Amino acid sequence: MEKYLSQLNDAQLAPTIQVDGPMIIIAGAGSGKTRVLTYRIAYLMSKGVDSFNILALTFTNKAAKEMKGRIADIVGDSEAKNLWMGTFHSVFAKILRFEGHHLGYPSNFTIYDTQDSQKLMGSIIKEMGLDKDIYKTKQVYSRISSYKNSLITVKAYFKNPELMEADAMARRPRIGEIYKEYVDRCFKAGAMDFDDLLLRTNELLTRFPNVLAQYQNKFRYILVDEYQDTNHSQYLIVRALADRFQNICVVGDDAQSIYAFRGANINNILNFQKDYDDVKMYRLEQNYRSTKNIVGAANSVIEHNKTKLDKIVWTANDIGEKVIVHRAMTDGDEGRFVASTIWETKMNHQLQNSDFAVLYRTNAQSRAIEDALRKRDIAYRIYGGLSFYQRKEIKDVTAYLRLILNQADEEALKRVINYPARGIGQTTVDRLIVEANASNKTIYDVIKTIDSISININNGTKNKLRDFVTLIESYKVMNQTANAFDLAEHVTKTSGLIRELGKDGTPEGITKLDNVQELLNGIKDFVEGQLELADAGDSLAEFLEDVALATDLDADKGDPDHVALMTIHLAKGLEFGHVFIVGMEEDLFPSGMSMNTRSELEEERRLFYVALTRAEKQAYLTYTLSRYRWGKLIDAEPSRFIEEIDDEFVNITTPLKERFNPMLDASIFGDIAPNKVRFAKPKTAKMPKKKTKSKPENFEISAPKKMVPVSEAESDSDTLNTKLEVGSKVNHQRFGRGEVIKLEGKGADAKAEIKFQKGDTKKLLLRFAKLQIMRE
DNA sequence: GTAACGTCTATTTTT
DNA sequence: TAGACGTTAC
Repeated sequence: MEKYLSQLNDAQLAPTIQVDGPMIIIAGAGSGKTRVLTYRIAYLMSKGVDSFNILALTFTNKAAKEMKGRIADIVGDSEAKNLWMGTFHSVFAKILRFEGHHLGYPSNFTIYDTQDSQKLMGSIIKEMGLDKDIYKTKQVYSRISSYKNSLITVKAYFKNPELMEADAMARRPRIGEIYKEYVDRCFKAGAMDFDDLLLRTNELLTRFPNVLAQYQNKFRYILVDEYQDTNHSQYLIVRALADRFQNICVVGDDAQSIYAFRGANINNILNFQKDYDDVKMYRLEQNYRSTKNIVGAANSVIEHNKTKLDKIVWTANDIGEKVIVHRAMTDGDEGRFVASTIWETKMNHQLQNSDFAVLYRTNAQSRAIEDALRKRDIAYRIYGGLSFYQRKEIKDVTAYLRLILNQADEEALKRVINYPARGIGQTTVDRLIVEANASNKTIYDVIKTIDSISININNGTKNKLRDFVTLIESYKVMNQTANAFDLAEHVTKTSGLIRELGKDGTPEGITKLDNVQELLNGIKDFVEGQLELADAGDSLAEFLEDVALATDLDADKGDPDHVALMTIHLAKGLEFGHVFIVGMEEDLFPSGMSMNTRSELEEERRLFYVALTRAEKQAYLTYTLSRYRWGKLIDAEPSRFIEEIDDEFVNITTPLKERFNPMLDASIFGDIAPNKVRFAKPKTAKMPKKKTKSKPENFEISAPKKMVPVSEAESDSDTLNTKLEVGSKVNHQRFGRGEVIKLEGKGADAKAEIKFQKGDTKKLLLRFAKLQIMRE
C-alpha cells in the first residue's frame, strides 16, 4: 500500500487516508480523482474495512468496471469482487431484485428502457383518445420522468395544485391521468423504468425501516463519484444509506455538471457541507492531463459562470500549443479540415488514430466528419448514438427473452406477438388490450383464457393466438433446463426471426443478421463467464439486466486504433492527445434550446469546459459559416464561447484564400467579387484582427496552408473561371453528375436547377453547392 | 391483415 | 435528411 500512497501528491493523499466521517473532494478536471478513489478504497481495505461493507457508486458502467479492475490490481481479484460497485441504476436494480417483493414486484421484474417507456406512454395517450400533437410522447415522458426524479408520485401530484395548474396552463391538463395509467400499467407488467429503479428504492428505504437498517449496516462506507450529476432521487438514497455511519465520501466537480436536463441537481454538490456535520473538504487542483494553454483556456471560459465553487485549476505541464480556432465554409469543409489535420499530424508526429477525438454537441453532426474520415481512410468509431442494444433486430430478440421470463411484460409482448408476421394484427392487439384493462389481467393471460371469455376475435385469429402462447410456453419449459445461449439460439431459429431477416438480401438486412449473431455471441460469452462464478444465478435474467442498463461505451470492440467520435456528454471522464471540438456555432453550441436562461447557458458553458479539458496536448475549435440542418443549408455564426477564451491561449487562423473555392466567375455573382460575397453577412462575433496572422514557427503541427484538403485543391482548378450556363454538365460532390436546366437569381442568391443523372432535379444555391464543371 | 407508398416533422444531451 | 407515422391498395 505504501508504494501506492507514495504516488500521490499531498492534496491527493489527505482524502485518500481519511477513513471515517463525511468528506467531499472537489476534483478539477484531470486532477487524478479516479486514482484517489481507487487508492482510497484499497486503503480502507488495508485498514481492516471489510470489502462487503463498501459501496461505490459511479455514473457509468465503464467507470465502475475500470475502477474495479484497478482495485483488483492492488488488493487482488477475490477481494475486489466483494465490493458493491456500479451505477446507481445497476446497484439498486440488484437490491430491488431481492427486496422488490415488499413493494409488490416480482423478483424477475423487467426493466423498461426509454424506448419501452415511450411506446407505452404513446399507446396510453392513444387509448385515452388524446390529441397526439398536444400530448407529444417525448414531452409527456420527460415531464413524468422529472416528477419521478423529484419523488413526486402520482398521489403527490394530485395533491399539488401548483403542478396540476402548471400542466393545465401548458394545455396538458390530463398529464396526471396519463401518469397514473402509466404507473399502473408498468406495475401490472411487472416492469420498472429507469426512474423507478431509484424511486422505488427510495420508497423501499422509507417505508421499510428494517430494510433500510439492513443496508445502512451493510454499506458502512459509501463513495459517490460524479456527485455533481446526481438527481434528487439519488441524493435521497445516498443520504438515507449514509445516515447511520456517516462515512460518506463524495467526489465531483461542479464545473463539470452537465446533466441538469436529466434532473441532476448541482445544488447537491454545492450544499453537501450543510447535509452532514463536520464535513472535511478537499480540493484537487493540480491538473496532470493538459498543457498550460489548454488549462488556461478552460479556466478563462468557466470564469464566465456565476454559480460555482472556488477552485483554481493549475498545471505544471508544458505550455504546449495554443488552442487553434478554424473557420470552415460548410460542415463538409469542417469535416475535411478535421480529416486532413489528423492525417498530417499523424504523419508529422508519428501518432495513432487513437490519439485523436472529435467531439460534437449533437449526434447529427457526426455524419460530415465520418464522410471526410472515410475519404481519407482514417479508421474511426462512433460512440453513443443508437446503441447496439437499442437496434430493432436486437430488441426483437431480447423481447422474446424478456417475455419468457416475464409474461406480464406488455411492451415485449406487443413487440413480438406479430413479429415475424403471424397474422395477429393491430386490431386484434387493441382488442386484447381493452379486454386486459377491463378485466385487470395481463394481455398474456387474456390470450391464455381466450376460450372462456367473450371477445370479438374470429376463430382463425384465436387459433393464431393459441399457437403463439404454445410457442412461448415451449420456450419457458426449455428455459428451465437450458442455458441462456442455447435458449436464445433456439428462439431466434424457431420463432422465424432469423428466417425473416434472411429474406432480406440488402446490405442492411445482412448487417441485421450479423447483429443478431453478435448478440448470440455476447450471450455465449456471458454464459461462459458466469460458469466461473460460484454463485451464478439465472443466467438469462442477469444477462437481460445487463442489457437493459448497458451502453455502447462499455464494449470496446473492433480495431482499437481509431479516431473517437462522440458527443461531449459521452466524453466526460475521457482524455485524448488531440481533440477537435466541432460546430462551435451559436444555436448549435450553445444549443438554441439552452440559451434562454442563465442556468441553461451556464450548463452549456460547463459542457464546453468539459470538452476543452479532454485534450492533453492540442485542442482545435472549428465553426462553419453555413451548415446543413434539417436538410437545409443555413447560415451560422461563431459561438460566443470562442470569444470567451482569453486571447493569450488561442490562435485564430483564417482559412487560406485558396480554400474559398471561387467556383464560378463574376458573371454569376453579378459584379460582386466572389470573396466579398462570402463575407457579405456581418458576423456578430468579432475576431480580433491581430490574431488572424498565424505564426507558423509556433506550430508544432503543420501550418494551415498544408491543410488544404487534397480533394478540394484538385477540384478548384477545374471550376475556376468557368462559366456556368444552361446545358452545362456539372458534377456535385454528393449528388453526382447532372446538367444545368435553369439559372436564376443574382449574386449571393444565384441558384441553378440541375437535373442529376441519378434521376432527381434539385435547385442549388451556387454560393454553397460545390459544383465542378465537366469538360466535354 | 399486410405491404407499399407517401407525408410529415424533428434534430439536445442519456443512465 | 431520415425516420416515424398514417394512408391506401391489395
